[in-house]
Amino acid sequence: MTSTTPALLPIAGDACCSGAADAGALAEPEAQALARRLKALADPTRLRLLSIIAAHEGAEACVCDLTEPVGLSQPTVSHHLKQLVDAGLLSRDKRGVWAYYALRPGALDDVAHALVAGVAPR
Amino acid sequence: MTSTTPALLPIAGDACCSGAADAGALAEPEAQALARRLKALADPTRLRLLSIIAAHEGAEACVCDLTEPVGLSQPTVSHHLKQLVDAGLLSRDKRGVWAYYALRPGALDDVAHALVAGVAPR
DNA sequence: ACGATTCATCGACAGACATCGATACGAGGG
DNA sequence: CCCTCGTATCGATGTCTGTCGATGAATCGT
Repeated sequence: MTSTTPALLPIAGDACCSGAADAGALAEPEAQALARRLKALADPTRLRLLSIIAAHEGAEACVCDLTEPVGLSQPTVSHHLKQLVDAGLLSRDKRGVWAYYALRPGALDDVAHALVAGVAPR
Repeated sequence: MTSTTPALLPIAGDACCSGAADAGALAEPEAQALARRLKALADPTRLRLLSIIAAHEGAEACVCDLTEPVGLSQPTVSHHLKQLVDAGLLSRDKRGVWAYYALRPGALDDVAHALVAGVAPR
């Protein structure tokens, strides 16, 4: 599916004059990049994980602090945290046996801004 | 007023308050509601549809204007548009044979604000 | 050195999702 | 009245995703 980009795409982010009638619209690479970050956020469990971490002491938490509030198994929580780290929303700091996760400052605002500015640039 | 109704749901029970340290964190209903809107946005095709509609003449477009730019079949585009309408991000106005879709003003900002304010309330 | 604890990875399974072709609905035009 | 055009819906299908139990890797205390 969509393995081969059928139509050429001006990946070179030239801001103006994209060429088609949908000038100024999101190009596919940008849409995919933004969708990838939004997909990491579009899950109630992951939203709660972010929120719990943000509200936690020191704005960081280890996995064992998170499994109980969300009521899921430890592998599942680790899986969700990995998604959030891969999306650049969380940072992971392993100290000894514990892995402390913390919100990356500005990451959420970055996504929110990219969403509004990317879709409705005027 | 952008009518930013964060849809703060009164958490019914919560009587147990099992001493969780996640006080002030997103509750499940709020997380589900926000995740539902984000899920509608977490797709490159839908992001492009929104963007193309926003950049279109008069900030509205019919289905026949959208199938070609995104390179998908008409039923698929209709399906995506329905998702966006159901999420409250698009409005649908059927005039004659054509169905015109337009961005609902403030809907995107609403989601962006709910995201930032909901996860990191302090 | 050994056992206990914390976390990540693996394999599997159910459910959700994106996509298509075919078809049904509704409005205009001959 | 039929025929065409634009749209929505339906059924099918392949892929992605969330979840779990089991297992492996790394670290700390005794």
